Amino acid sequence: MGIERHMPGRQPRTRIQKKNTETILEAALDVFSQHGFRGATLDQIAKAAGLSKPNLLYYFPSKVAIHRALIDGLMQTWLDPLRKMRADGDPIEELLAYVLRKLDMAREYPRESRLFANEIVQGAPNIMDKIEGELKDLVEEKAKVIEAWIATGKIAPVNPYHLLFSIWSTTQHYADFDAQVRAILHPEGDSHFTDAAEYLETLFRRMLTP
Amino acid sequence: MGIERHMPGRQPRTRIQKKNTETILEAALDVFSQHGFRGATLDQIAKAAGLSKPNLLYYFPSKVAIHRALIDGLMQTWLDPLRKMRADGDPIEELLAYVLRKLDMAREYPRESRLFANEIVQGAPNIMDKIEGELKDLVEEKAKVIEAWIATGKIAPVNPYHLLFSIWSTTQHYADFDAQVRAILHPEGDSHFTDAAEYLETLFRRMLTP
DNA sequence: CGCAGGTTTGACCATTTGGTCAAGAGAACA
DNA sequence: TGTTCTCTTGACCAAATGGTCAAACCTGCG
Repeated sequence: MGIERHMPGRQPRTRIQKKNTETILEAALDVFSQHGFRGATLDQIAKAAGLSKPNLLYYFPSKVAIHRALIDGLMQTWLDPLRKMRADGDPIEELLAYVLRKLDMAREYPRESRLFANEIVQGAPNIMDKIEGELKDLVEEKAKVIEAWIATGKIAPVNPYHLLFSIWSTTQHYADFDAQVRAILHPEGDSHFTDAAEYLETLFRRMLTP
Repeated sequence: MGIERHMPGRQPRTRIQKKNTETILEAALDVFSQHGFRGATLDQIAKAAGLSKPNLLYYFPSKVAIHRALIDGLMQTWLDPLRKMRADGDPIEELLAYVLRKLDMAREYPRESRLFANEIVQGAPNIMDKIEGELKDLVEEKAKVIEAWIATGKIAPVNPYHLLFSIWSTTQHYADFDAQVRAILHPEGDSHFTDAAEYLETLFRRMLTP
């Protein structure tokens, strides 16, 4: 009984497997984040990874498998900044720290941000389960925390869901709409992130101060 | 000398041409906004328009021509809300009215918003000229207006560019990330836009009040 | 009606794309 | 050293895709 002929199992077993799966995911992040799922091709990814196309398909069974592996690996990292928001800290400082962490992620991991943006703009066909699962659960948990802070008068009353939406949108904007931001500001490197941090800190501090 | 064999000129001449070009652009808006340029296919657009593929190519010479025609027609509408911001009105009310107009557009024209979002997330390959032209000019003009308002003390001092970015991102979020917003709030129809309007009005009023 | 123009489409084409396969090249280990 | 398992790839395939073309079909108008 032949079962699966070759194709490594879910976890890389050898050094070469580990190195190559990493190389592939790195290249795939480049390509998927730039062109979206349908716009990306295996040839592009293979070329970016310096491997042959059949070799990609030795490590991953299909194009969508590569995409899924990427998203799975990233979702964890992506939700980290929100998870780190502690209910027992100072409310305003916790929220502002969250804003700045999110902005840092937009600067450090713009490809990851664009990967999600591409996916969600197109209706989230491949990650809706994760949005309705992990993300939604975390958001509801944190919305309760924010409501508790409001109840104690530590922050001004605001709709916690729309507060989170506005934090996401304003910070991710600098990654997702990078092309537009740069066309308008034509900054040197990432210099505009300093201004963005100052602006967003002011924006949300004024919003939240009771 | 045959010149162009058939293919209508830039402007529709007959009723049928007018009707069909409109049908095609409408269908193309559906498809491009959902899948991005590379992800959209002529077959999809043809099917959505109820026309045959060769018939599409009778009215438009190529896929990119359809896309370009769409973008050209939309850029005008897209910049309207910002154009309407009057330098001689009450600063805070002008800016808040702009925010609400932008939010209205996200509700009324989500496909248009996603069309631009798709394009810009992927590096704006087809519209960079317009961003660096019309959009940039308009933004610089309005940034000066905002700075003048700040100089007179009518609004709190803020970076006008980042203010505009935050208005764009927070409002367009409800169109571009609609799938995510709905997954988290699961609203009936557009009911969440009422909460969004209230939230954003509060957010920017607090930001701008001196 | 007749017919000159605009309109529509079936059949076709070259290229691209995701994916397969069998055979060969490398490692590893006894 | 030989053998077994891992890794790599050139050649190939079917489907999808953007686009062409000649022939047929309308339609308005004299």
